[in-house]
Amino acid sequence: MAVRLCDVASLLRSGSWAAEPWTGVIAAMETQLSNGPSCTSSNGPNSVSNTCTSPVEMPNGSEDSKTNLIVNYLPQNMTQEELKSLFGSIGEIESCKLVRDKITGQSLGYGFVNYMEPKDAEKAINTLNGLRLQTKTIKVSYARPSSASIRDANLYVSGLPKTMTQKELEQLFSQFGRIITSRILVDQVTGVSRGVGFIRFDRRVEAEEAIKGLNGQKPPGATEPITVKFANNPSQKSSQALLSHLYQSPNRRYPGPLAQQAQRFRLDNLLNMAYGVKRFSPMTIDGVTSLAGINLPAHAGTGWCIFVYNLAPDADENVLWQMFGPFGAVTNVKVIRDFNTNKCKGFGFVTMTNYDEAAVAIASLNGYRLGDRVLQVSFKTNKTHKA
DNA sequence: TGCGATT
Repeated sequence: MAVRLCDVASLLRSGSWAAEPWTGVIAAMETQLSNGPSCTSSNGPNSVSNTCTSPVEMPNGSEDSKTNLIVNYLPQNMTQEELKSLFGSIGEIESCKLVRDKITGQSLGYGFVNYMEPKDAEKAINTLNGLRLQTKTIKVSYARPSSASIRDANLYVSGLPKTMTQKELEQLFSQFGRIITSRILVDQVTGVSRGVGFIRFDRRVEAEEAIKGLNGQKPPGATEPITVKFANNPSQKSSQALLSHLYQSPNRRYPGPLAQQAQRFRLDNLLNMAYGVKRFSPMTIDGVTSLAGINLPAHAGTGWCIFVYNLAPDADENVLWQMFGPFGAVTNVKVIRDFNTNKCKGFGFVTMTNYDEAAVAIASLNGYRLGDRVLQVSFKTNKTHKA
């Protein structure tokens, strides 16, 4: 590698980061750091899930640490050694920890750095906060002391007006306490709000008050009420994602009538390519767009979204992969579950890349008997109203 | 007859 982080350290010590030398060093660091596993996350912070509290235990009744820092928005591929190397450039470090997912070992994008001297911690904030590493802008701030009262203070908010900004979201929630972080999720392609976000309060009691005060309420000017509840534990999500990837392995396909129908479709596609004749296309794109305003299929640029109704309460993602996978490229499946019981609410979604494959899957699977239930399968519509 | 979204 061209530039090592310890080289950066000496540069930082010599104070030569003003103007050009600094940007050169950072550019070199970005090159070096991007040599690791690919990081596909979009620009901006990717992790505010610092549900773990500082590993530095504070004595009872003591005030906040002046030496312990939390570092957020670290690049996915940054190691603990690189973190220590970067922050060691400021002064002597007592301890350093990069927080990783317990199951997958993946970096959660944040860590803790505890200095020997308070002045070095202060210097690290002044020097390294806002530093750009790859696509991330790291945040360096004092860590809150480890305590039970700040755990589980993270809220998941849905049903937000698409026009609501992060600032407006914070204004809405700030009446209930001190907000540590906030975020509104946006569509990766369009950048438009997905109407979903997160609010982390300083203390759990503040989060509880916000749920009482805002869940089911309409924000000023909004036409629909919002849902406010405690966010899921992020480590559960990573293991679920891991399992989903396992289900995508090629040998998941099983022989049977559906697979045969799917094979036939693939053969037809090959013949289409070979002879330039479209032999098997139940609907055309034009046929669909002519229905605009009545039942426009949901196509977000990433694929065609399919609505699957009448799933059993114990249905899981695996069954959707198995049913739809044989018809072509499936990029995502989702079983919608009740938050409290974790049982399927009777429906789910499947995203398929290609329109023709999605159309055949729908034609083949609509009315399909799964166990003692008859499935209803169609393109997802844009229904948003509540029953 | 029911259309989500969990950093």
